[in-house]
Amino acid sequence: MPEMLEVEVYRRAAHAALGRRIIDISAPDAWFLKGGITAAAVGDALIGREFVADRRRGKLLLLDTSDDGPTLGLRFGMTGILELDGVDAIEALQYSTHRRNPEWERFVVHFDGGGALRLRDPRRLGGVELDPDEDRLGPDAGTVGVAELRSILAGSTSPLKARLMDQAKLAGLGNLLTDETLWRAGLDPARQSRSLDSDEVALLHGEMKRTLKDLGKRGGSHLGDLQQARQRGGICPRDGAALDRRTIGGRTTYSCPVHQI
DNA sequence: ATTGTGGCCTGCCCGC
DNA sequence: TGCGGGCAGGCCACAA
Repeated sequence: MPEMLEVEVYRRAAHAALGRRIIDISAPDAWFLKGGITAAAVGDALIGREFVADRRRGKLLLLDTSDDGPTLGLRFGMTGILELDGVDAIEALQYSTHRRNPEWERFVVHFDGGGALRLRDPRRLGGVELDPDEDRLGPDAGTVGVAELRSILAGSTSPLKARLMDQAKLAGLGNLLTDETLWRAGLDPARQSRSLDSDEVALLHGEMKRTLKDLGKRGGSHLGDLQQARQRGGICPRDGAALDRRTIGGRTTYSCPVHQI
């Protein structure tokens, strides 16, 4: 599903849409418009302008518009795919499909010259917003410093995994990236966040960065070393132990009882 | 404030 | 072969 790595791919794709004049908007699904906006309001805000910058914070894609226009915020939920000029920005998406049922098209920006930016989302878990409140998100996991990570974890009784996935504290990690990071770091996802000592936070920080770099290079959150074992009856690829399957932070969690402590 | 839980959305897969 | 239940998880509302 789109976690920060996939949204980063979407951002780079959307870069090719900068500087094109927006001539029309299609927003057939009112549910998909968040923050009380209407299709007409989005049209009024965007038509005649152009996108001038592409940004990402966590899993939120941000497109700034010209003439001090609003920022368009795009969320992809679990199954959202971005498509520019008829080409999907990503090749493979775990839990989603590349079929193109017309009714899955939730939001379209039409450009002068015939191109279009389309958001396709079968399960409707994503959304579109104008001027989303970016400060509701914590620092991006790709750029967070080790001291900042330490303060995010300090004092919290939440399970480590839940804290890392709390987008208000740290933006970008979803279920798969978090399981992979903690598996690599050898840390039990159920441990209280505040129980990590300074060395463990530094280790976690390093493994998180390495995981983002590796999986970014491989092309997706679902391409981790743990992923193929991330199923019922899965065996730890590192030491052969039967993986634990638990619900932590409300999410299905796989971890190794032997080396994640 | 913090933390946990349930619901929303819908396609897919498994077992009968 | 068709059908129904369970599952996937990002995000939000809500409760304690």
